[in-house]
Amino acid sequence: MPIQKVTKNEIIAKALNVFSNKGYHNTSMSDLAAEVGLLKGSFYHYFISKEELMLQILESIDYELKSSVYPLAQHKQYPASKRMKLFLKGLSKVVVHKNGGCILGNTILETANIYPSFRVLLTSIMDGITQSFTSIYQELHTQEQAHILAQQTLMELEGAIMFSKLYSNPNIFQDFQKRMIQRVETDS
Amino acid sequence: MPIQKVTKNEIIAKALNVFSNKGYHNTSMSDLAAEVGLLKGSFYHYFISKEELMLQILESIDYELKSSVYPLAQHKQYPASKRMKLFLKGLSKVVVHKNGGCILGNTILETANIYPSFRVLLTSIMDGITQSFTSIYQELHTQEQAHILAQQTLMELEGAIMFSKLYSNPNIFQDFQKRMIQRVETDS
Amino acid sequence: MPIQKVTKNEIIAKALNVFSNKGYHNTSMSDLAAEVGLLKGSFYHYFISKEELMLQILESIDYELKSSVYPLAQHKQYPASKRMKLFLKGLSKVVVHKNGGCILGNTILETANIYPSFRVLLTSIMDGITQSFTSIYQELHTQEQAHILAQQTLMELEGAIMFSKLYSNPNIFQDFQKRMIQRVETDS
Amino acid sequence: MPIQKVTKNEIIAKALNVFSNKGYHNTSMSDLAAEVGLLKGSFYHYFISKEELMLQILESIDYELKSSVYPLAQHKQYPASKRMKLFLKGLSKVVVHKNGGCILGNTILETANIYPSFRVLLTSIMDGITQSFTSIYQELHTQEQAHILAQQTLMELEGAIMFSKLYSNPNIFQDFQKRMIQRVETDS
DNA sequence: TATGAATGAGCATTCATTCAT
DNA sequence: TATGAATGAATGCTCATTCAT
Repeated sequence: MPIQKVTKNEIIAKALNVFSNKGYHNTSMSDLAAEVGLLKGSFYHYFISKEELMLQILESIDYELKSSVYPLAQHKQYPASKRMKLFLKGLSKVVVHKNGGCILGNTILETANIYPSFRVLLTSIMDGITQSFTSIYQELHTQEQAHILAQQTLMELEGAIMFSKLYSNPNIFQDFQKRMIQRVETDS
Repeated sequence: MPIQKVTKNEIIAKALNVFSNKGYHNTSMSDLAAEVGLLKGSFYHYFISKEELMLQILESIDYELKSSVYPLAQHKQYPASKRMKLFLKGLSKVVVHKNGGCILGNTILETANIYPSFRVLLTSIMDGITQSFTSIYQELHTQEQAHILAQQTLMELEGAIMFSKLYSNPNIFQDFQKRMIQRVETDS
Repeated sequence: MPIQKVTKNEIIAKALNVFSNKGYHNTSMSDLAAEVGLLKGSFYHYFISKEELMLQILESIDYELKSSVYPLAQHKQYPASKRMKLFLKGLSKVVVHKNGGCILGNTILETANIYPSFRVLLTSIMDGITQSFTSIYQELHTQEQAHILAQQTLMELEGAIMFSKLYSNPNIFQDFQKRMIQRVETDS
Repeated sequence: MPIQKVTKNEIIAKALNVFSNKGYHNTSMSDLAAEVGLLKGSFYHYFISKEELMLQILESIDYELKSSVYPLAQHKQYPASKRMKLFLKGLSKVVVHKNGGCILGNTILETANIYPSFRVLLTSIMDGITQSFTSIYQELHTQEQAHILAQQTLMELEGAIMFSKLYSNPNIFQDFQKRMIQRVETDS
């Protein structure tokens, strides 16, 4: 009876990194297996396919955001700027990977038109993030204005990560974060 | 001259479409050849490799923008809002493809860390677009402010296209365009 | 253990035969896979590339010669002629293939200028064979003369195999062998 | 009416060089066309196939040897050593190419078992060279002995070229030549 | 669960060759 | 004669996946 070398969660965490760095199509099952120290064949005991693996990665991101990150935007006792700061930090931790960009943005551009199952999850996640931004902006704006600002913020966030990657300059994303925090400060 | 079935430019135009829809790694040379009505082997008569083809696509985009699109942002006799409108329209025509998103954003996320030659061209193109936005914003802002606004605009643009793709909703990108035009109207 | 159809050593043995008969460049991975009853793709489970396969073939020849053939030239209790006879027989068994010629000579002419890694091994093997001939000739000659004779012998051997192949006449190589044996007899 | 850019003989001379350096199978028609400054398609106006080209190269070598080289071995007024020297020099000029080895040996090992048409020509050429060596050795030996020595000489010659190539050391072949000349000097 | 052998389709690319111009 | 577009088979190699052990 062989020993269990890894857990599903470990695989998900490591695979997330590889996908972030190399992209979905450019990552092979061998790459993933090598990263977690398994042989290709063993990998299929945990995930029946590459598609299923990515799906579970997205699901784990969804879960992580719901349980640990969205709440950061809801602390009603904190001012909007503090909530924005905490939320952006939490969001980045789950979803942004150094040099590799945002797994959500990457996966949207590369696969949204190919795998409907991915799209369902990705829209749900993006909706959740937008909702969190909205609840922050609602401290200072009407519901409708807050929603529009939230959408713009998420768009600019994805754009900022893209530019960080292109110019190999993490400051671009950090400047964006500062700007968003200031926006809810100065507006107040 | 022998039976010329296609021209290099036709291939570039069609390949741009396929890459936009399927992504770089998920597009095979067979896909591309089929699109232009050639056999895989014949394709190499025009482009010595997939990488070289993408490079020439990016070069042709660079050329197209320089010759036909950047000038739209320079018409000093037009107000900023009109220049913004024309520029966004021209930019979209060259770089955005229905359902497939923006070839620049797609290619940045999928390949910028892999092909240095792509990155060089992509940064140069992104710099050019930023410069055009800057020159529009300069009508209403200082040089420094205009530059920051230009960067934000391009980031939000890429984000907007990403969301249009994710939600299969072209309105998202069109709303973004209206917002940008209004921004230079109302600010005035 | 899964359905093991072949061992690495079996592949090496069979690939050696195919390469000997068809040459390095004229042998395809499909040819090799077919010979061992595998599909092309399965072949790469054992050898990561054609080059690596040839390298391991040469390494296995090097090993075989060192462990089983060079010692035949060292039996100091035997006369030079007997050692020559045994050594030539052993050498032929490892390195000469009916109709296909000598894998060493074939590979030198076809690839020595292309694959530095091959050249390193081939020179090392050729040096080893020369050394063995030298030790035989030393029974009758000075060290220096023995070395020169050894080199000539190996040259003539490769030439003899070439002519056996050209004229489809194994006697040419056998005559050469007799001549070499006689040379160390009559000289005595 | 297009101009004739090259002559058949120029192609044969240049193709001989390429084949010598890269080998038959490792040389593509593109390589050959590039070498003579033609496009691949144009090449087929001169030679209907790669096989036919090699055949004509061998035929031209056969012709060259017959008209200019074999006679060097027949100068009955010269001593054997001088005839040997001249013959080896003439032979080398036609058949040996720096770093690339001997086109005859290369072609024998790589193709003799594949193209019967090559084999016919190659045996005929080898017979002619052997005959010339024989006529030199006949000055000092019986017809039968001379023939055997001639065969050995040609074998050792091919082996010497092979070793020159393997060790990237032209001296090996030059030493061989000196040895052959001395053999007919000192034996006298 | 872990292995690694095996699959077969697919990849980017190269080949010798053809042929209309 | 020279071109270069087109072919279609073949190349070395990688892929996601299967499965007996």
